[in-house]
Amino acid sequence: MSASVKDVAAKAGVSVGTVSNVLNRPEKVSPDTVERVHAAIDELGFVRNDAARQLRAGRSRSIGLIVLDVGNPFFTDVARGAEDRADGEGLSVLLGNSDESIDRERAYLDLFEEQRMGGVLITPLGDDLSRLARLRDRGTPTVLVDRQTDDASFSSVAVDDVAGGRLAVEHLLALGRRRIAFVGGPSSLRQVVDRLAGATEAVEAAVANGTEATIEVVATDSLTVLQGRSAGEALRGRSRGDWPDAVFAANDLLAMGLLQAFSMLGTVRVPEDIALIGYDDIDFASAAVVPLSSIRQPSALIGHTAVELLLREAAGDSGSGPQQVVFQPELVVRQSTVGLDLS
Amino acid sequence: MSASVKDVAAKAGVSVGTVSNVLNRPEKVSPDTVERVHAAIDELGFVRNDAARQLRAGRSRSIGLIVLDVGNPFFTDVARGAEDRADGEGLSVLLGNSDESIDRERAYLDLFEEQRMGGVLITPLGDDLSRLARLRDRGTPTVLVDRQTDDASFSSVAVDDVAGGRLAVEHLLALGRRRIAFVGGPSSLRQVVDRLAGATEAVEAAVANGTEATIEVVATDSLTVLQGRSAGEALRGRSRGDWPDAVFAANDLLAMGLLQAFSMLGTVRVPEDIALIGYDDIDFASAAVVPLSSIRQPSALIGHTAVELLLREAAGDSGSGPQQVVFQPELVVRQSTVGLDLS
DNA sequence: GGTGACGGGTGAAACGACTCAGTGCGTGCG
DNA sequence: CGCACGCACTGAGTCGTTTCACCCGTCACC
Repeated sequence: MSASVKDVAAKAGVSVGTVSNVLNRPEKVSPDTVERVHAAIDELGFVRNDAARQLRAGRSRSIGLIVLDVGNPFFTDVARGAEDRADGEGLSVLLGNSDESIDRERAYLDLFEEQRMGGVLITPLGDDLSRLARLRDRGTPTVLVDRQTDDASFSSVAVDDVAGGRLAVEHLLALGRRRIAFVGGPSSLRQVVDRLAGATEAVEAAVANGTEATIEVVATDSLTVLQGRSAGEALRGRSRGDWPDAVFAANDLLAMGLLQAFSMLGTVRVPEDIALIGYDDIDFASAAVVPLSSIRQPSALIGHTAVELLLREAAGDSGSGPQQVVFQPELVVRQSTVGLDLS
Repeated sequence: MSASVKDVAAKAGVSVGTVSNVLNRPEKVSPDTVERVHAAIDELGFVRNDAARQLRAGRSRSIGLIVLDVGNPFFTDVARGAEDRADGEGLSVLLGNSDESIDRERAYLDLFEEQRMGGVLITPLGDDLSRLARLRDRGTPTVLVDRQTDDASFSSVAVDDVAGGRLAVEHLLALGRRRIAFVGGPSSLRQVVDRLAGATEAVEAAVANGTEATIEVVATDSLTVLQGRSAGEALRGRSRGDWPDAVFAANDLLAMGLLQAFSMLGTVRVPEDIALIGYDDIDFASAAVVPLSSIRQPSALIGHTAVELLLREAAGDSGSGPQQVVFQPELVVRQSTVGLDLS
């Protein structure tokens, strides 16, 4: 079908080795040979076959990134950060979407391992990292993204989600809110569990200080706008006395959905009836019906750092071993918790 | 480093051909041989080397999707649609982000061609399709996504953007708005040009019917929230008499940015001062400060259909040749144009 | 004039999976 | 008994690129 180095070599009247040199180390070849070869390449429409190249090299020059949800701007920001860093290294980033499904995650991991990817960045589902450990041990550098782990054998870059949860709920408590609802799920996501843990800590600390405060959990199946809307409708449907006075959503997508449900019939006023805070501080948060308070994570920096760690891991041997980087989240206050007081 | 079929064959006491058969046509191998081979595979941690496989096969079992902006929910919806359809065929979709940059688009095209991808779906930049024609002619099935073309040699799936633009502006005119601003750019994007063309048509038709109406263009560098905000600030900064009474944004991201700028200081009321309509009807549109009127495109269906056309093209020979599918857009009316009258 | 270095080039081997023409071997049929 | 047939399996050849040991002429130097 398509031309190979051999065809190019024949047409240019040189050997295949020389063609390869022209492609990879042109400075080792005399200028006019280079030119002849390039002419042959153009004429034949030759395109390097990456499969053969990789087969020989043993590894691919791409790195795979598996995220929980491509529809979530937080992850696309992470991806962009990763791309930026990888570009500088001549690496390509290929994006896979696990969609919070273990099966899809596994499918992508298998694909990436079969492709002998130069490395894998992943926001893993669940707590079982044994597959990833195997992948890593078989020689594919692996970095955990947006996920802390006590397993020090992994490189990881994450944000302190417990601190983030605490930050959110302390803010709500400081505003005088006492009946907090945490909306999020599934509990197989570490992010959800940690943010809830932080939230609970904050409530318990308040109680220990004599403040009457409670937290309830409203579970969702995933972290999407749609699930947020359902949860919001459920809350709205309660008798008014059973409403919480503040909601902490596990991410901004949920929060946006909650906001849609709350504002749709005008029954629930935000923040007067219920204060609302999300997590991630995606671009859309500030443009919401009621601009959304949120916990900001340095998303692009996370992607950037993940590639950094990956490169370090790939370089291998040189000292340090796996590293865990943890960033601190930041509270962003907008109208969904404090109303118009600020502006 | 890692085990190959040869190692597996040795350990299981069979030939490499048999191992290959176990992997690809297990029904042709006796049950206990299958079992012995599987045992060997597990023991050695053997993982198929996709590069070798592809080299032999000549083509990859992945298809590449190049979009203008992964941060735009419209495109992630398209991607999801494509994945769903591809899954059923045992194909993987790998996502590349051109970020409206010709260079990045070219880099991904080169990468995908070197990988001998099973096919490429692309939302191309600019008007020069010659590179794509070459790619296609060299044997990589190629489908244009979200892009109409008069070049009937390409398969494509698109939405009638001219009709969409007309729809949007006819809606604004019907509401009594007369001084329309179109916000969008760059003009290298066909989507932008077509939507503007439709908008202009609608205005001209109105004028021909004796209605005094004008349209001005506010150019942006890209279709992002940030650019929308800048454009919004520019409009807001004008003396009040120079405000348009309606804005048609080339997509929802821009519209969200405009909305942020308009509502930030409360100077511009939407829709009282300026009615605002976007394009794409992304999930966030309905949760905006003022729920956003928009032009809906069947995003997942677009992705789905694109893969469908790709498969047809790959099957080749069988009759029909390239196909152009065009969907019709749909007007979605919300408060950003009509205010609270509806609810 | 022999030696060595060097620039420019050669071509066979290797990477790992898949394919396909063969090879035994047992069975059934005439 | 001879033959054809099917089944299970074999193993060399192939895909396209890179690498590496080797070759050849030229030039500088002692």
